[in-house]
Amino acid sequence: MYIVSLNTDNIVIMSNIELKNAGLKVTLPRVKILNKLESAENHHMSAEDIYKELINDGEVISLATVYRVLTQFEAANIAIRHHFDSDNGQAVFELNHGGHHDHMVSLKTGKVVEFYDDIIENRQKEIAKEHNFKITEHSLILYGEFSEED
Amino acid sequence: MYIVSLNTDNIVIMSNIELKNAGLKVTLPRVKILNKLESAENHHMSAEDIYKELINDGEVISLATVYRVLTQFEAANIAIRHHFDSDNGQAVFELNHGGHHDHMVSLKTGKVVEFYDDIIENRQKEIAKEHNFKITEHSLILYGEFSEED
DNA sequence: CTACGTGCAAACGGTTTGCAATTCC
DNA sequence: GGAATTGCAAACCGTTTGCACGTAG
Repeated sequence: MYIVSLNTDNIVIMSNIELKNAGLKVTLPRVKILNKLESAENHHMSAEDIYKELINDGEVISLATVYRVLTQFEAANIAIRHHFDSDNGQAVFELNHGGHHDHMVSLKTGKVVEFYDDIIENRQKEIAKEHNFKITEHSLILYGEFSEED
Repeated sequence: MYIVSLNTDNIVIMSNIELKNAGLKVTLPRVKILNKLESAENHHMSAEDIYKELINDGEVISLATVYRVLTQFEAANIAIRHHFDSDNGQAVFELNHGGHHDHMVSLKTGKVVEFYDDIIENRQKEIAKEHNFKITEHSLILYGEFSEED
């Protein structure tokens, strides 16, 4: 599934096949960003999150590149962009693992939990039909807090 | 319900009691903006929508004031701010008539239809409970198009 | 070798804000 | 009259982009 190699700087490079399938050259910045998204603890990071972590790791990269790469990932269906009201207007990105899901977002910690519910999905379709509405996409976000949080 | 008067410029001034209840002085700009929101055909307008219509009506107002007033309305629960992905990043505002509802947004025309569904609301609560999550608010938006549209 | 990708800094677009002038009560 | 409000222009902040340089294949 992954092509793993080690460059002279001891940076682990995992070039996902999806990168090539998307017609994107396997460049260091793209690989670094993909790695960050793959290893993100709650699976959702803003461009700045990724940029700061990479800089912190000692990597050399520019914020503009992070934005450009994320936009390319989105266009290639490798990543999904969300606009959670709780993040200061910043978009957050997650890897697209295929299955649709909705989100629960903690207003306290920013923690994100994904969920999927057939009953809700079906009701959405029924309601749309009642209004002669064809759904292209939809966004359901629950904002609040988890009881185990600080 | 409304206090209606007529100023020398023949502008109908409806100062909603909510304005006073919110501790907001009943000023001309606030009344004009409230009127626009009340008369909006699809109940959802961006700050710029409101500004342009007022200028078109021959009113004198600044965009900064529209933004400030809308933010005050939001804080006073007179209006609700939404971020529909379809609007070019612009926030849209609607009057808060009390009852919660979700939205169907046309990607073609920007038309907005409101709906409310008990089944969905209940499932959201159940799912939240399963995750020990306390919902503060939530946002459900269906994007697509209405069949009767151009 | 050459098309594609990146870094930098400047531009962009929606929104906010400091300040002086104005308005409401 | 005095506090609250407005207009203007500049600041802000996340994101995008033009251009010269760098790099993958």
